[in-house]
Amino acid sequence: MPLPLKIVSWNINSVRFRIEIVEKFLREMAPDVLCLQETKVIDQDFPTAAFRALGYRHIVLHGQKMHHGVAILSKVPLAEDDRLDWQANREARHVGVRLANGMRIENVYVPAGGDVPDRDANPKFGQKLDFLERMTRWSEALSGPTLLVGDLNIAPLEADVWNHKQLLGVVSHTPVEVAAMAQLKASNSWVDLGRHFFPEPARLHTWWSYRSADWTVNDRGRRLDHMWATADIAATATRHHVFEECRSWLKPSDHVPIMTEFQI
Amino acid sequence: MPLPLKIVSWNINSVRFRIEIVEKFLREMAPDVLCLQETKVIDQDFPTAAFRALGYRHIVLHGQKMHHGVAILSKVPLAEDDRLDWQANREARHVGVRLANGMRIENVYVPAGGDVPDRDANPKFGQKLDFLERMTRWSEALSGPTLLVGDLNIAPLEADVWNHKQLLGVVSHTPVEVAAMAQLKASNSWVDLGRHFFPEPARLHTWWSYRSADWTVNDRGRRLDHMWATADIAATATRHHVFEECRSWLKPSDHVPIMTEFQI
DNA sequence: GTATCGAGAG
DNA sequence: CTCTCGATAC
Repeated sequence: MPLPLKIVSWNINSVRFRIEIVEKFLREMAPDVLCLQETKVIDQDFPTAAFRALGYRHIVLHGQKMHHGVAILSKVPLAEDDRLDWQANREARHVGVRLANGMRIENVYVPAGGDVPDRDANPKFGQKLDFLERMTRWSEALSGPTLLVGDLNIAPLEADVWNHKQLLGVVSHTPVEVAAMAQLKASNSWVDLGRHFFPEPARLHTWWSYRSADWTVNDRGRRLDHMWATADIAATATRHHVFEECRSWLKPSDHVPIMTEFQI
Repeated sequence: MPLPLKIVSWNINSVRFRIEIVEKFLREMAPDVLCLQETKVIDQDFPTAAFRALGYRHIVLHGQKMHHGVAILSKVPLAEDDRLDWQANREARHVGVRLANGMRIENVYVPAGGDVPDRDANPKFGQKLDFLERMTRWSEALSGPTLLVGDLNIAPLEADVWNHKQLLGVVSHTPVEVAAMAQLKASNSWVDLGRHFFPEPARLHTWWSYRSADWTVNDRGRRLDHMWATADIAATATRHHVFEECRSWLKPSDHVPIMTEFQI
């Protein structure tokens, strides 16, 4: 039986500023593939040497200046990389690759959506919903074994947030966003791997705001990061883990890495 | 015989950003009085606690937002502090105190003067010369034992710069600045303590630009920081030292501390 | 609270 | 190159 394939997704909130904790994580967990979001760096400044030194020699970048930016770093060969721009606004929010076994990995950073959950009052909220709609059209047309990972910036279920009632009006947990995410999910044979392994009412969080002094005290987390697999791939998933401890590391990201293992 | 009185001057280039190396220096050299320039902090945000913890309980501040700012921190009592504003422009460039033994310490940060050594083309150069002229009027009227310290932003002698000829047209070593400094020096019984202990042609530098990768390679230093004593005080000076090694510390200032010991 | 950038100064 | 700040975003 071959070793499991370990795939990680992590919104790193500046890969340059946090390169030390990325290295620490890779040394300890040694995933085969690492998908990053919010790298906040143009491709020519991406710290590829640090990753190569740890064995991640297959690197596909889609960065831009200042904001957003995604990347896939792999110990195993990558092919057929692409960078989609669903909203044709040149924001670097997607990078996709194909592994040698035929499985595709689609790494996405969905817009945060601003503060006010109102399409009209807040254009960023409108952009977020539009992004999800365009992603849904794309998802409908997808075929083949696919793993969709990333910061989707929506916590759909009650147990995905620290307080469902209190967050119903807060961007990331509003009914209109949850509905948009449900449409995306229904547009293919997607299996939510987090909830596949840890069904409700299990608490499952991947993000804790920087704005509370000690994130552990009130534990006001949300599950904004996800891994969805098409049914064929989901059938090979053997394990899923959320690395909450990374939120306590020195100079942490506000998101923690999540990992799924596949026996392929 | 009493212990010598050790007085240090250091352009720290942000006392908050460099608090660790200041603490390291104070722990190692334990001067009685520390005069800082370019503290870059308003008085209410000055990290006084760090200094008090090291025994510097007598603190006189003259800070402002963003730029400039001077301070005197002392283990021995300070009295009669004042903050002069020679150019009446509210720039925090002077703080003075009197020690119990009657000696005054005047801590000054002279304007850098911009890039172009031309009064007309570059107002900052004019401001620098004006500052020196006003300081000269003040110095003429001074009486009593006085130590004048600080970043005077002029390297007057050939051996005060790494290349005299090459710097004749560079602000800090131009003839007009050197002449203005000479007038200031002649306006009282000032003794240049650095050159008193290390006469020309000894190399004596206190500043190395951040803009060369390794300051030690070409050693392109300048002596911008000075200690001048009135004749009575100069007669009690026993030792003078430039701490070049501090330029190699982690997160260094571009200036290094200088120290004089007095047997009073 | 924690990032990035660009301006301004040195 | 190395700081501070203010704007912007999350």
